[in-house]
Amino acid sequence: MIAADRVYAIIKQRILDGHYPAGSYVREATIGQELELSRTPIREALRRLVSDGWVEVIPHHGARVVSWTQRDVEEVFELRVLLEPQVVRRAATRIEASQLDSLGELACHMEQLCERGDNQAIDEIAGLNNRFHAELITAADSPRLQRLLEAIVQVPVSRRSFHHYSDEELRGSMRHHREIIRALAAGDGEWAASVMRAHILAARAAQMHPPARQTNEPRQQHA
Amino acid sequence: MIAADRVYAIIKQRILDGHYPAGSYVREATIGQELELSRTPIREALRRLVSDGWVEVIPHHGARVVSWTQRDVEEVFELRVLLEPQVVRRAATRIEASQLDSLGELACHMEQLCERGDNQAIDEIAGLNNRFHAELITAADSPRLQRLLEAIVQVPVSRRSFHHYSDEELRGSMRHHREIIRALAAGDGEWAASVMRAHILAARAAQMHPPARQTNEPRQQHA
DNA sequence: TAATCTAAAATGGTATACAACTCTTCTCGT
DNA sequence: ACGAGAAGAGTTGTATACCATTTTAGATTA
Repeated sequence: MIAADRVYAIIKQRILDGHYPAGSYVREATIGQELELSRTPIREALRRLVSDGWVEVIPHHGARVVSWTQRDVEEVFELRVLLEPQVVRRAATRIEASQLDSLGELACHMEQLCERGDNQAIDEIAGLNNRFHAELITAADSPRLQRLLEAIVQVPVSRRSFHHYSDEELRGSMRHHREIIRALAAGDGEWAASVMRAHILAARAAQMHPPARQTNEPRQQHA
Repeated sequence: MIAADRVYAIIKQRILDGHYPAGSYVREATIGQELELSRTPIREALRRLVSDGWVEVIPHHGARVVSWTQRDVEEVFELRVLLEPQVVRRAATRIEASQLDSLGELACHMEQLCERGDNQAIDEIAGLNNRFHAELITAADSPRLQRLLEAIVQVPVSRRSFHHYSDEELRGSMRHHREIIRALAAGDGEWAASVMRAHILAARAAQMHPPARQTNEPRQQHA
């Protein structure tokens, strides 16, 4: 792996773990000294981070880590509600049996973790959920659709997403996965798209919970 | 504006006007000499063009202008059918009177050109049509939606688009503009979205005409 | 003729030096 | 005291150089 790739990954990681807070500047010279590299590969990494939406460049002033407002989050959900159903709409007529099997295994694995319900399990579910969506995008076989989704679904949104879920919301999400698989197996794109739309809207509702909560205890379970 | 930005714009323009045909190579040294710049800003511009999908890099051989297949065109229309209606859906509740006036003037201007019907008029309509859509995107006030559309609606598709239209198709397109304006004035996002959807689907149908025709004579007018 | 070797050409990646720009701060004049 | 303007530090933007890698075409040779 070339230096610019490592720099890209390192900066991205530091943005995610809070080492570079939103609004702070990522200085080319500083990182260059830390990693014992010249500014050239750092610049290239930063440009890629810009085009991926992680940082923004103020000419002659520097690369600033983007700040996410509530409006940004809403904008992303609004677009996911359009694009993710299209993913399964396409996938329904293109997906192969082996891919359906993979999805089934992922869903199964997530359900098991869901039963455990501890914080680490929630984190693992998040990872598997990403793989679930990635598998769907592969099946959709539309490079542009994939690119658009990658451009907007950034981890600042999805990172802690499942920690916002109540138990009931989490179980509902698992049921969505199963129903999407059934719809795809039936080759019914509109069915799959409808479930996916509900899936995203449910995620938005969970995300919009008043102040972000770090517990997985429902606030009004069995209300 | 910094040099790399200019280079980016210049290369893009040359791809659009056919100076760099699809499949041809954009040489770093050549452009550098033309613009009296070093390879550094040219390289940066090319990287951006790659990530924006305008050119593709063949390792150690160069940056090649991408060729559009029929499949690419279909993929883009499929996404426009999703995204462009969303533009007017949002715009309906946000657009201001002055913007509606601008749209009205653009529509009026396009209709006049439509009556002329010669080739140059068709070209001018294409430019005005782009401004029409740009105005809508501005009114929609969603930077991400704008970015996604800019990422996929590349002019290789829309450049000669109206040359594919029959007279009737062209007039239908003008009527769509008017109806979109009416829907926006009424604040009815779903109405506007529906018309826009029809507008894009009509454009796709025109684009898909068997072999691309360079005349604006309808093939089966008043059939 | 055909296979192989060779050299030229182009990009890929990085480093370094210098130019240009921005923002801050300090001075100077009113 | 206060605002305009200039000097300075800090940061990014660009030029240039270097070598490695790869491709291509031409030359060579059996």
